[in-house]
Amino acid sequence: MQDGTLTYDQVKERLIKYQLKATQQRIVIYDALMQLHNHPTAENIYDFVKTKNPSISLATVYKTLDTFVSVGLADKVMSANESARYDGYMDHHSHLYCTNTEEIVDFEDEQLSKLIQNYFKNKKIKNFKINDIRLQINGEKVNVKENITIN
Amino acid sequence: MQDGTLTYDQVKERLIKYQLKATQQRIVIYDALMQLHNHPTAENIYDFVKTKNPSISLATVYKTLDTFVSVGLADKVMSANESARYDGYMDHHSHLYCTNTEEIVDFEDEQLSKLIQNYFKNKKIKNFKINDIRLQINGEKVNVKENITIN
DNA sequence: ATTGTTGCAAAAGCTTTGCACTAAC
DNA sequence: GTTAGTGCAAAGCTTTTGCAACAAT
Repeated sequence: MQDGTLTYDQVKERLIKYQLKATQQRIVIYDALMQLHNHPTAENIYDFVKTKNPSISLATVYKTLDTFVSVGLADKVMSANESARYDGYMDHHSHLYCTNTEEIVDFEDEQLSKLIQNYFKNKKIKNFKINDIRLQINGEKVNVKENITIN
Repeated sequence: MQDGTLTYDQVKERLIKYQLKATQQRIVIYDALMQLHNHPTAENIYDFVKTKNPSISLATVYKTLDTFVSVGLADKVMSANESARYDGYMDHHSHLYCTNTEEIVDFEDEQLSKLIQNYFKNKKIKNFKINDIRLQINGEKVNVKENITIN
C-alpha cells in the first residue's frame, strides 16, 4: 500500500523524474493525489488543493491531471469523458477494450469465471458482498484492420 | 452469443414481460440495442433509430436507455455520467465498487493476479495483445457504516 | 379515461479551449 | 530570456429536467 506522505522535495523530485516542471500547482495536486486515496474527482482535488493554494483554478487541476495521466503518474479510473455506452447483451460478461481503436468486444469465458468465483469462495472480503465480477482486459489489436476473435 | 434479430412482436413481448408499456420508441430502441452489438452510445442509437422513427428525440433515447438499465434489459458499460476519478496509486490494481455508497476501494491480490495471468498464458485471444487485466468487483457493503477491509 | 411516455427546449454537469499573463528553468 | 504552465471566462459535450401534448392500456 502507498504511504500517502511525501515531502515537498520528494514530490518535486518525482515530477522532475517524469520530465515535468515542478510548479507549485503540480506539487500540491500530486500531493493531494497521494493523500486522497479515495479516487477523488477533479473537483475533490480542487477543493482540497484550494486550502493550500487559493488562487488555483479548476482548469489547471484538469490540465494537470491529464498531464499526470499521460506521463503515467496517475490513472483515470471508471472512465468518464467518454460517452456512456450501452449493451443489450445481458448475460454477465467481461470486455476487451482496445486502446487504439476504442473498440469494446464482449468476452465471456465460462472456465475463467468459474476459476475466479471459486477463488472468492475461499477468500472473502470483509464487510463486502460480491454481486458481480467483471474483467476489463485492456490491450491492442495486433492488426487494426482485422477483427478480434475469441476461441 | 446473442442473435440480434427479434421480430416486432418478440420485442413487444419482452418489454411487457418487464412491465414496460410497449411504445414505438422503446421497440425501436430495443431493436437498435440488439442490432448494434458494438456497445453504442446514446447518440449512436439515436442516429440509428431516427431512420425508423425520424421524430424521436435524443432525450427519449436517454430516458429509455435509463429505463432499460433499471429494469435489467440493458447495461451501461464503461460508466460515464459520473465524473472521472483519479488514482495516484500506480501499481496495476483492481477495484471494488460499492453500488450503495459509490465508494471505490483498491484491491490487489497477488495470488489472484497470478492465477489470471497464467490462465491467459495458455488461452490466447487472436489478434489481441493484452496489456493489462483489471477486475471490477461490484457489490455492496454489508454494514454501510463500517469500512471494507481486505485481508 | 387514466396513466405513463414523449418531445421540446432549456438547464445542468463536467470537461476542454484560447489566450494573455506568469513562473520555471 | 525562453519556454512551458496557469488562470480566466467562454464554449463544448453529454446528460438531465420540467412540462404540456400524446399514446398505450
